Amino acid sequence: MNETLDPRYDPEGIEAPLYRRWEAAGLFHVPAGDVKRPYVISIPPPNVTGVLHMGHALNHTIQDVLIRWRRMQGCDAVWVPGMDHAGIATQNVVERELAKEGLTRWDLGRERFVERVWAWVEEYGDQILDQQRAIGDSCDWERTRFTLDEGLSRAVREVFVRLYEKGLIYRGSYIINWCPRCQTALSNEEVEHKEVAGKLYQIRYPLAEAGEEGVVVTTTRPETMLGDTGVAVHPEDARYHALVGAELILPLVGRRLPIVADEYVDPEFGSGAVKVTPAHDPNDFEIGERHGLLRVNVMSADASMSDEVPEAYRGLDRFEARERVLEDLETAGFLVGTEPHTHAVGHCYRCDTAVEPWLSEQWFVRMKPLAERGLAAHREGRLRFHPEHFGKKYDHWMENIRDWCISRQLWWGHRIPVWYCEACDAQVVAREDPTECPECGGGLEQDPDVLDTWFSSALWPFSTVGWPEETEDLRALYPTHALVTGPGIIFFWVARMVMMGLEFMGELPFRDVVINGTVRDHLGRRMAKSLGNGIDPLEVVERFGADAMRYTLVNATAMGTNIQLNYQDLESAFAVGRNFGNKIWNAARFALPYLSEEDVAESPLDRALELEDRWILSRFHGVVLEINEALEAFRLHDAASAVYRFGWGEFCDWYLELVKTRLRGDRGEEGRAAATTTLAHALDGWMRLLHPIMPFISETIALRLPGRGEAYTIVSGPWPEPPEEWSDAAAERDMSSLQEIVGHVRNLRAEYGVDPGREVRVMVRGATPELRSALEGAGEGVARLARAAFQEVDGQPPSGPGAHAVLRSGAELFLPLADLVDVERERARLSKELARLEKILASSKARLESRKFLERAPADVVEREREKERSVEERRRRLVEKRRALEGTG
RNA sequence: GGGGCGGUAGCUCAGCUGGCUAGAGCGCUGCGUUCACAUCGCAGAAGUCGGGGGUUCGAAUCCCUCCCGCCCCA
Repeated sequence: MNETLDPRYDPEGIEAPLYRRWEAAGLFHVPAGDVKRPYVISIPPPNVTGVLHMGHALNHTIQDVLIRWRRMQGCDAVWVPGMDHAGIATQNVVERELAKEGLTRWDLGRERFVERVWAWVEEYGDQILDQQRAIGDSCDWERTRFTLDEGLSRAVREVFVRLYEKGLIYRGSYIINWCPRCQTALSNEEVEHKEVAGKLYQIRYPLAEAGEEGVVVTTTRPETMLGDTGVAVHPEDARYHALVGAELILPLVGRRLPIVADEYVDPEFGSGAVKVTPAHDPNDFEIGERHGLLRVNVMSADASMSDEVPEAYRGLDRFEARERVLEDLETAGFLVGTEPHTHAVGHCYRCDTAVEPWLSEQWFVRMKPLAERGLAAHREGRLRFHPEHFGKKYDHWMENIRDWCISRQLWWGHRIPVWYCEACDAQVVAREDPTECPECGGGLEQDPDVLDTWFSSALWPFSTVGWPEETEDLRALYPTHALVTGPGIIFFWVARMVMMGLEFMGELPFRDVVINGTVRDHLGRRMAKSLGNGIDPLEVVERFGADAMRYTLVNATAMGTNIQLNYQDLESAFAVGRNFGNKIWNAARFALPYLSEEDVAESPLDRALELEDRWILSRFHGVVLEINEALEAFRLHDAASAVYRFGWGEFCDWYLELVKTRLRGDRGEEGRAAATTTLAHALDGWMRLLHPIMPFISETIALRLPGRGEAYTIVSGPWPEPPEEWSDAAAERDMSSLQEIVGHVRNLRAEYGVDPGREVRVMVRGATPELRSALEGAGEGVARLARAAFQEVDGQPPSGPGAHAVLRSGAELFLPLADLVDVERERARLSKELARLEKILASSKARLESRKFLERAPADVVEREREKERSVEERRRRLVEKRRALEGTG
């Protein structure tokens, strides 16, 4: 199929149909039985409520590049897609919908509410999968999973039961982070700390013994004083030695508070005395434990004041209560001081409400034993982060790991598989729902809570492929290879997958963790719905094509750094990718009509290759190595810029330009055939190298090479492996001399404003034999690119006014420009160039004159320095000569 | 308070384990459109590599320190 390409590059017209064809042909699916050389990536499952944003686009493009590259290399590449039920997030979305109808989840009741969420999921849940198709994700859709589907739910339950049986899951009353709006516990990771301008209040607690002044304590949350059950001081704080063991009276409440000595207290901070509220602060909880203090829970689930406080405050919202408490303390004379103070306040990561440290009964996972192996895996180099420094964050977190609160007071999620007997106090933890108490035969009631969403996410790499069943998929697809994700969920997700993988599979779930950058706007702000600064990937796809977006993203991000895109000017934000696509299209449009089936089938080495042919094949050989190396090291941006430089800077700018006339047969049939065969291979190779990053345009062009039909594809490879013979150092050296000549002539022409249409005469003196033969070989093309007629001269230097340049090899160029050259101007130009050379020469000479340099620097470095000095010195000498010659003509 | 990241051209960033005359894209300036591409071509201007100190024959790169941004955890 050798039809011509549309004159206009229209990504919208080619992308969607192509994707449908790929999917229909099953190119992204590998049956488990066929997996011989697996390369597996488990997608970070997007929230089922989600729509694709730029962060996904970046994250997915990186994964797709890796998957497509390995697939082309002949691996059985499987990218397992899916979605996360996203407990709190999804429940919130549906609750908001209900609110529009004036309803709450309580009005519906648990069962009907959960049905309602499922209905929502069924209606909107698949949206994001189609968006993934639009950006080209080559997922194995037949393996799509949802964290709440049957198989994954079984995995969740199995894990819970096993951990429980191993004593790694326990239930207890501890301080957890409570979101009063979502009315659920949160893990430490689900709390975002924000600096808030608050106040520091000093409150005097009088001693129980009458007549004494008492002790001043400091707090940012005065309402919690209602739950104080003690005051702590540092054991070595001389100011309070006498008071330890004495009792204070809690103002407004009247409770007697013991003064205890505890190392935790910082004697430098405030008065050195700390109020202790065991039910509302994790540190106070521990102090309370150590000293046997009471726990008084002064708040209800909605953060209003509970019945444990004096009547006047009951039912007040926590912030109202704060004001009332302050007023009352003031009136009673207990408030001694107030000062401004900024401190970090935890907020719910889903609804942004200030969380309350709250004492409640929750389920926890004991993390230390799990973390040890995860930590060892990284330290021993079996688990690697890219970029490496993210490993430090991982280590730090793992070393300081705390138990994980996994119960959530939500309705949407995996119900905790624990039942309580209504008759005796038995507690049943089971894989299958029990019907009666095994102890006494009494009725059972299941724990009302569900598990943290991240509990099921932690199992993702093996739960998606069948675990706990010993499936073929599980054997073929675990462990996965790379995990690609954002920096924000290393703790939420990555670390937990590592721990669970090691625990249940006995093997890491992946060896390489690739952390992608954060997409920000042009002002450096994170893209967020609330800021309205986001970019819709689908709009970008529609306007510039998925390929343009993918290229722009891959090119712009060194792993783990930020990527800035201007949402107000998509045109320029995606210009790199869009322009590149256009260039590729046009290059192919130009080249294809010259090619025949034979060109595609034959080896270029069997043709009578000319310099530029050998050069482009050699460059291709080089760029393949460069790209392989970059991709292996997850430096996708290096691969992107390499394929760009090769395609645009070498193939288009030089090769196509040089062979234009040969393609039309100006140098005979042999010359034409060598050019077309080389061209076919270079173009095909370029498209293959491009394919992982820009799959649509590369495939479109590749299948239009003669002899290939609609059924042809490069999706399955092969990935280029150019023969060693294509590498040709001599060709590269000679071409680079020619490029240098063209550069000089173009520069001089521009300097002197030579009419672009006018051909100039260029005299070359002192050419090396290599240069001479190169000029003979490719002279015609070079002459065309420089719009110059070359003429070799030797012996005496050319006379008359003109412009000069000296090449690195020492050869000289002279352009006689009698009517154009302004002697003063040429002299100034030469002087400027001379000054530049002098500077380089000076530093080079200084180095070479230093004995230490000669003694200590490696020989090759010294040799290179000598070579540089020689070359610069030679050019300087020639230019000085030229300048002197000008004196005569001025 | 603890941990981490970054400061290279007007902008966004490359530059790996120290060694070619520090690069790219965008932007800017000049010239150019019968000839694949103006979403283009050619040429050009532009950098005390945050400041200071040190190690070294040699530092954008390694060490120390200071300044300025940012992130995570308490």
